[in-house]
Amino acid sequence: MVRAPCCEKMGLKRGPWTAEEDRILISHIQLYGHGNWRALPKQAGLLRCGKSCRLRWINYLRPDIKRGNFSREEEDTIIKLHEMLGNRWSAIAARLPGRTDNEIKNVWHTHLKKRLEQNHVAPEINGRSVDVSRFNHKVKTDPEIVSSSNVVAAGCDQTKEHRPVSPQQCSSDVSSVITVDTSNDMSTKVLESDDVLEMDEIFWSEVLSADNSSLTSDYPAISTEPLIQFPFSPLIIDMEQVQATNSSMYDGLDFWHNLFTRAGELPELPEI
DNA sequence: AACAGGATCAACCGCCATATG
DNA sequence: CCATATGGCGGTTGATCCTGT
Repeated sequence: MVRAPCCEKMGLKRGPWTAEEDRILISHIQLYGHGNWRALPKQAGLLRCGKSCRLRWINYLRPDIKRGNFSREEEDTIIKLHEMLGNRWSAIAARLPGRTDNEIKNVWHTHLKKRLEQNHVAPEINGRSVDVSRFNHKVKTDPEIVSSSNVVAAGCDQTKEHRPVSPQQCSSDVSSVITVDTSNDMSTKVLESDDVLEMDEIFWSEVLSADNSSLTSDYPAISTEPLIQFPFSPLIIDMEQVQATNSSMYDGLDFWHNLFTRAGELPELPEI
């Protein structure tokens, strides 16, 4: 059985908000806050449902909303973030102060999508377009993973020695195992393939923005390049392809360092 | 000036995750 | 542990505005 829409109750107003309704909502939130959206309209004397009030406040009335057209920089940021995050508008909005998910969604559908189609600006690696949509996985909010201080080793199935492993040591399984340091004693957490498939850029941004000071000399510091420079999730790696390159420059952590920060120099990747 | 079609954007819908009793 | 309430999110709609003919 499907729950009835919250605004279905008789007498509740729908449609565009009037200036008077806005004024009532603003003054009520200024006085009492918005602890309970469901109860708010009744307390404020508004003939609206709580959901409608929340939306109006979040998308239009909040004092920190930035109105007006998007700058070129903001648009470029949205495009880059969308490459990484997909249609996760709230996550994109969180990185654009003063902009709402609704606004970003609208801009994407009305301007940016067309701009990309016209320019055909698909993410490219080594001149080949790469399908990033496959890697826009849901974040798995495993606190142990997210709070990990640094990447110790990234590879496959070589976790017993807790050493970085090179792609050459790995099986051809794209996402078999990644090991991550979870404490100062360098113990590792082994992520099974399901974990890996569910990780995304938030995990990687956490890892890469973490303090690298606890890394030993055996594990060179990982660059803390801004997240925005990641053109795609590291999960795009096709180990079979990587192995096929037979390139010594991708040994151990250097391989992953290069991968994370200089994706444009990746070896062959699957073509769409 | 009138109309059609496209573009824009505020608002709504339905679903899901989490909180609460 | 289960049912229900609530907040939040992404997808979609529809009213309005804009532009070309």
